[in-house]
Amino acid sequence: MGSPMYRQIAEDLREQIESGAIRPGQQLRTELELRDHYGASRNTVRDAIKWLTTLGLVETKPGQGTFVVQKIDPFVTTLTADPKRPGGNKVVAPSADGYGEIDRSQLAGQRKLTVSDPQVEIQKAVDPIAAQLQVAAGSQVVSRHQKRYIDGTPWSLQTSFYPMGFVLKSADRLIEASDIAGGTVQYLADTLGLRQVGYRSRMLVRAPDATEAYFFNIPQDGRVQVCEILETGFDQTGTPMRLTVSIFPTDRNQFLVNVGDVPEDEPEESKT
Amino acid sequence: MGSPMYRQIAEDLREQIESGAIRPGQQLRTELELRDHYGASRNTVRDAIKWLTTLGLVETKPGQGTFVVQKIDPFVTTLTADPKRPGGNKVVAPSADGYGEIDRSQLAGQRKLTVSDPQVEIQKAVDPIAAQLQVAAGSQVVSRHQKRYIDGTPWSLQTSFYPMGFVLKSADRLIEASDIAGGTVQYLADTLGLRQVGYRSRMLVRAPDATEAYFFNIPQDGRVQVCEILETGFDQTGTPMRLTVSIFPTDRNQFLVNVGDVPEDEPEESKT
DNA sequence: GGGTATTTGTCCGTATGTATT
DNA sequence: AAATACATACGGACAAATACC
Repeated sequence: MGSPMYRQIAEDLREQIESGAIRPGQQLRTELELRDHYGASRNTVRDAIKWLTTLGLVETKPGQGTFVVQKIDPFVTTLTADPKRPGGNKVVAPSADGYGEIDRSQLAGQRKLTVSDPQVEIQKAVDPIAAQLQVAAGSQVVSRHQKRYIDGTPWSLQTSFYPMGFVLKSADRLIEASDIAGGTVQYLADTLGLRQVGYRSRMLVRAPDATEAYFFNIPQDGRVQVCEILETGFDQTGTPMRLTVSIFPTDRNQFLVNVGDVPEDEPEESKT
Repeated sequence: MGSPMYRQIAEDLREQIESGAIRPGQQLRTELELRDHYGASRNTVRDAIKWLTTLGLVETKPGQGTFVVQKIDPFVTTLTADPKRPGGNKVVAPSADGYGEIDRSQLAGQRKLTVSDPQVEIQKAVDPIAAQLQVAAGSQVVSRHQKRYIDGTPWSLQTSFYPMGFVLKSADRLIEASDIAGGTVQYLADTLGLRQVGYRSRMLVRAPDATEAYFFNIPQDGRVQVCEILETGFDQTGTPMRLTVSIFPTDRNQFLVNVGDVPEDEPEESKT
């Protein structure tokens, strides 16, 4: 084998994990035991474990040991909800600021979604936000930021941006740091006559920043990335009326896109 | 500071990178120079670089040095194409097996998409595939596998699965290892009267396996993950007629989802 | 092509710190 | 308090890849 020793050790451990010889949640032998077992140095064993860590197969806990990762039962978000967003959505986040509908069958199980009170700020629109909202760079926008949890687990960070002009008209509840019953989209329709007739989401995957890693309790070793979704809502004139930026850690989230006529969702298990 | 030294070094380098003091593509000082500069050991400097590597900020090249990563101009795929998929799609992959339409404005630039001839196999449906196609586990299915490139860069791996029964009827071109003009969806409509009236995509992000890492030329350090999309197509009776599994490396791909009425796409730059 | 210098990759041994039990 | 296990940091040696002459 031309491959270095730490890779061979990692490969051996990987086969044990994927064959089920070491079960999820189970502890691996300690670094010193592995060092003796493979006849390598402790540093080399650590290189092997580090390799498996980046592959997302194991995690290390100081003072405890190295464990095979437990896959989190993924939460599934449907990105193609009704754009007109009637208040009567079957099951939806209590204050989803306009973001994708929550999958029914997940909540039919006993998962409980909680949302923090929005943190409202008035900011100057920086480049990507101004471009998406089609307002002048540097002009003022309202940002409403929320933390969302499921069963107490941090699930997503969400920030919605609205042009400050909405507030100067009659939509002054946008700058209140409290939930808007029925959702802001409905509120803007009621107060300003802005109907959201559609939206476009752009998805990308990147490494989390420090804030995100802290909130989601993501191990700082970079094996878990985040999915960033920029959702721009358009009113009946085709003008952007809303930009929602959502961050989802990829270790606990999946997404659905429905196009055309599809049968009812049934996301049993498809761990791939 | 309670933070370890290698993190402090990494933080110092990170600020230099994100402030633009070290430009994308530019080479960092060598490990030995950094060791002298920070008064640390070479291994500690290497830990700092390794940390930046997992953050996706730098990449190391043996024999050459450490470089600030160049972001790849992302290719944007629209996941919500017309489900009826008429042959007259404005711009579409020459043999897109039914996968999402290709964004126009990208090809309007001079990016050129090429697709390998399909690699056709007859397999027994394993669990997740059988479940999605709603066929008995262990029954035979046709798989058509393709490699897709843009401007010569590996862009996605795509495998479509069809029930073997389609071939036993008149759709025998499914098992030919050559392109089907107009796409297989259109072909199935012509031969079997199966109209695809909709599809559902499930997206998830995971670490690449060895095959994927090799094909996409992903650095083996695990900082680049892949997006896996399972797209199930349904015919006019609501029965699954197709399962397409697509793999996209996340360092060069973004995705669009359009819902309702949205204006024309204009994915200028939004590097986030 | 060959040889050499440079640079990162691998591997070792050791010591000490920190978190957990 | 003590033991255990992983985290950090050092220094050294050699290998492998690349660039340059």
